[in-house]
Parts: sequence; C-alpha cells; structure tokens
Amino acid sequence: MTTAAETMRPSVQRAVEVCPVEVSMAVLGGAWKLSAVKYLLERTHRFGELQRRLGTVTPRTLTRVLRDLEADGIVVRTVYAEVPPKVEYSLTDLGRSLDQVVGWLDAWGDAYPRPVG
Amino acid sequence: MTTAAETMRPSVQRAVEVCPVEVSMAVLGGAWKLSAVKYLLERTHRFGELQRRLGTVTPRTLTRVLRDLEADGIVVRTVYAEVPPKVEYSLTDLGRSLDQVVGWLDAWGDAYPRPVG
DNA sequence: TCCGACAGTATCCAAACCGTCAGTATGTGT
DNA sequence: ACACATACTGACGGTTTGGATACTGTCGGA
Repeated sequence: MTTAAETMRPSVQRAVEVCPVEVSMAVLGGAWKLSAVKYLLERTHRFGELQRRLGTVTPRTLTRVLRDLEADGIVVRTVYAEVPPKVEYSLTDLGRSLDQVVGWLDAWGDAYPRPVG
Repeated sequence: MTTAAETMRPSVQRAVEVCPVEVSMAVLGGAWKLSAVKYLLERTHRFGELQRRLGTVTPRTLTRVLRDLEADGIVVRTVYAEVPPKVEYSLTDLGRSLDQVVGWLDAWGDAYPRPVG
C-alpha cells in the first residue's frame, strides 16, 4: 500500500513533523505560488497566460511552481494532444478550498506597510 | 525622510513589485515563522520557552526567525537588564492581526493530506 | 522559406535558507 | 572549584530555491 506521507514532497514531510501551520507554509510558501493560485481561482489558465499575468517569471521557474502545486494536489494539469501544444491548469477541490485565505493574504499584503507609517 | 520601502527586508521589497499575496508570503513564509507566531498569539514567551515548544529548532535559527519577524513589525523584543538574561517576545498589533489566518492555516494544514487519501 | 506561437527542457549559476558546532558573559547553586 | 542556566553570536557549510540563457519540435501564416 501507499500512504500519503510516502508521496509527499520532502519539505512537506518535514513540516508534518513540526506543526500544521508549517505544512500549510510548505505547500503554499515560495515565490509565485500563491500568485498563481490567485489567478487560477479566477479561472482556468494556459501556461502562457499565467506567465504573462505574473509578469517577470521565467518559464523554468513557472514550470517548477506548477509542478509542485500539482504534486501537492492543488492544481490539475490537462494536456491537449494538439499542435501547437495546449496545456491548461486549473484548481482541484483542495485548491479551491484556498479561496478565503488567498483573499485574506492578498488584503493583508496590500495593507502591509501602512500600519507602520 | 524615510519611506517604508527603504527599511524593508529585500525579499519583502521584491514581493511588493509582484503581488500583495507575495508580500504576505515574504513576511510569513519560511520555516518556524508561523509556528512562533502561533505560540505568541497565546501569550508572551521567553526565548527559551519558544525554543522548547518548537522542539527541534536551534538557537541560531530561532534568533534569525525572531529578528526577521521583528524587522517586519510582527513581534516586539523586550530585554530585561538582569542576570541571567531575560528577553521576552510578544506580538505587535500587526502581529495580532494574524490571529485569524494563523488559525485557518493551522486547520488547513492539519486536514491537509486527508482530502487526497 | 522563414518567422512566430506554444509549452516547455537543459545547463549552469547565484543567492537564500537553514543547520552544526563552538564560544561569550555573568550570577547562582553544590 | 565547577557546572548550570540564560540568551545569544560567529564562522562555516550543505541544500534548496530561483534566475539567466539557450534550445527543442511542430504547425500555420506571410
């Protein structure tokens, strides 16, 4: 049999040993991840669409980000057997369950420096 | 004059250029950070208390985590001129404003692998 | 015939992150 | 005399993360 722990990415596994919040941060932390999720909450995107909306991300990095999110069960990757290639990214139920927090973190980040001065 | 941007840590500054959610992750992302905040939401802690509650964190790492949180306006560090040294860490208003999200992320992380298996 | 769009890969490189180990200073307890 | 507790700091190193740059293959359009 295969337990969930065996297929988890190393950083997530480590987090499980420590604290639930660490698990969340292991899955959602890191550059571009939540921005990508934020756009995917809007609607399904193609690879190039995400790249353009994120602005300065390189294809190499975006690929890694999306592959991690896929491995963690947040996004689904759908490949169409067409030429030129067409690949769509959308959220799983688990990914959609992030709607609230992402909205919250977006608002908090937007207001961030202001409480200081 | 001094703008907020000038005193921000580099990773936070970069995030500001990208997206508000990235700002949140720049401030809150990384090992031990949200776990520390979680305990500090309970009450003020001394350095050693936090270290023991976090379990396997090294003093070196914990220091860096707390210094970052201080620089980002999340925690306050109070040093008492005593021997042996006594240092207390507590949350700022901004830090306390994380109560909801931390609770949410803790719950989400706790439930995490179950939706899959 | 050559160019661009598409969704990436390959390879290399730099910075950030996090950990280990050793050491600091001072006062109390045995 | 010696260890212990406290809250660190410094030097160093490995691993992970993220970025720069160049390249792949196929098709439709100019």
